[in-house]
Amino acid sequence: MLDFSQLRCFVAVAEELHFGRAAARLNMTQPPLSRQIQVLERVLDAALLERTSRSVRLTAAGRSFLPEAQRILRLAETAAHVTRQVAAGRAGTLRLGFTAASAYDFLPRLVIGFRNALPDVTLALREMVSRDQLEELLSGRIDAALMRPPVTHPDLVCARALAEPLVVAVPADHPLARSEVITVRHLHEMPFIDYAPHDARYFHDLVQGLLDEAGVRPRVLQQLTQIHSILALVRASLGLALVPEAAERLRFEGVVFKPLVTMRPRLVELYVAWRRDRDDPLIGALVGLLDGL
Amino acid sequence: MLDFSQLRCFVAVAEELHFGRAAARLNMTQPPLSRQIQVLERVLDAALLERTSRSVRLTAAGRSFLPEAQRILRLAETAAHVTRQVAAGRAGTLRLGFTAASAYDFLPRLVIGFRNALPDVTLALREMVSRDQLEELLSGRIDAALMRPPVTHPDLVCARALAEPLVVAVPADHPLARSEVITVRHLHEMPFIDYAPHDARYFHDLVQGLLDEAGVRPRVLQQLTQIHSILALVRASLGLALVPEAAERLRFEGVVFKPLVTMRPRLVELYVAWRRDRDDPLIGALVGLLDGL
DNA sequence: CTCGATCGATGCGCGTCTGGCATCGATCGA
DNA sequence: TCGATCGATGCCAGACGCGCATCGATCGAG
Repeated sequence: MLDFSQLRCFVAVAEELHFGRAAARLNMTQPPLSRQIQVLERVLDAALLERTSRSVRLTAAGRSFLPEAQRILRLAETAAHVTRQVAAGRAGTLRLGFTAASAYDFLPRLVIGFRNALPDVTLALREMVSRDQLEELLSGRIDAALMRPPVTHPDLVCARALAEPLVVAVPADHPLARSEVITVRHLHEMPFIDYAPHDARYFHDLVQGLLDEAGVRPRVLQQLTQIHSILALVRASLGLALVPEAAERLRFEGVVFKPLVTMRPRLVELYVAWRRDRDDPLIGALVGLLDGL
Repeated sequence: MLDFSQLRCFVAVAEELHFGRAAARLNMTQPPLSRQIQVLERVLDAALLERTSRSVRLTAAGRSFLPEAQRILRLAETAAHVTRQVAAGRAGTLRLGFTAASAYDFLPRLVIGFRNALPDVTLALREMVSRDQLEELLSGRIDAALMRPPVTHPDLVCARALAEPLVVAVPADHPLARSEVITVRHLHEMPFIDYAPHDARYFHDLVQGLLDEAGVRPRVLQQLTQIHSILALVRASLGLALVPEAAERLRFEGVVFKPLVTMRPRLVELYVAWRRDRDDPLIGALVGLLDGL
């Protein structure tokens, strides 16, 4: 069987065309080098070098083998280097799932921070609802997920990535658009765009709990999943809505955002979750990066 | 430093995800296999496999290294195979120089024969005059040359590749075009297209010797280098010419070829020449192939 | 809860292999 | 003709890799 040390020996001799100099380059003496070449020639069943006591020349087989040997050595070198980098968390690919709403503000900051900290790491991003992210995490098709709480699966671990207040989205021509702040009570019997109880369950429950606590009952005209769809209806003056603060970054013309005053403030939370048994160093890097954002 | 046996061990374990089965596949026992993996992990400074007594799984570094290891092993395998083939003269590249006239009939037959006998060998063909071939042979830019005699350089060896008679090229409307054969004496004081004494020296000297021997003096209208140029002038009824038999293959309309009767028949010879110190097995194959053509 | 089976890790001893030293044989130039 | 150069080879010591026996952890059966 072939052997890397034989390849290194051959390349050295083929480049130097001199056993003594090649041996010096390889930090060894000439006799074992001669033997390594002989072994390689036996393994390949081919004379690679034509040597007299005055000269060393490549044979046709040697000329054909030299670039291959150099290529193999170079590949091994870089593969080793890349693997070291991956193990140290400085290279590789992190497949990251995320919910649509996290892309408004948090995800871009995360991507920029990641690229600055770990320029050789590829982030493979996939938008999914939290329920799908759970499944993809467990099956190993993504390495980490930005999802809404609760993250309760026993095989998963999570860390809070973000917590932001809810704000009120108001049509620009609405009377409340001139208020500094809006209280929950203002929403009572107001036209209201709510979240779908199934497909946007986290937001739905959050908003519902907040309204129930205050005994407030807005007039729910629509139940939607996507925040940008909700804002589109707000802009059309169909009603008010409660959205995470990051939605302001969408810069929706005709919609203004007002702080919401509640008895007990609710925070919209986003968690990064990953499989407990995955020890990818990039996950550690990801979590470590969250503090700086 | 990396080692092929470590790569083979790692690939086996990574594919089996079981040390015992991998060891069986590698025809070894499990303990040294475990150690080889440990050494590889130390060399790469990376944990490649996460192992408990119940399961073996790849780490992120292992996942990134596995395809590289497989690729390196595959490359080594094919490089070894190709080199064996080259050494056996069944693969590789033969850079062959040839004179223009040999391309009329001999070279195509040679190429076809070569391809049939050695389908994995590439023939790199370059047309050159004999003088240039000599230079390229000595400098190693071609491996063999089809050239005109004499091949006298001490560093070169040669073998006769072809010997063919000279024939007379006659315009179709010429009185001699109806003869069965033509003797040298017929050429006396005839309009005649000759070879250039410098650029087509071999043909010039051959024809001159033949004419001198018979004391024949044709009326030389032109001296040219290329046989197809000479035939073009013959077609234009400017005169007769002596050309190698293979020139009939050019199928020049308006030119007929007649056997030439001489006292001492001259043969147009073509030699294959190569450097004495080159032991490329393809040269042997080339020379061996000449007999069958 | 215990016991046995499974599986990777480790201690140990032996055989082989590799590397270094000394030397040989061939070649070439002074 | 002699000495210098250079690759090949004989020989020996140290290291390395392999296999055997065994350990320790884990999990499932009873």
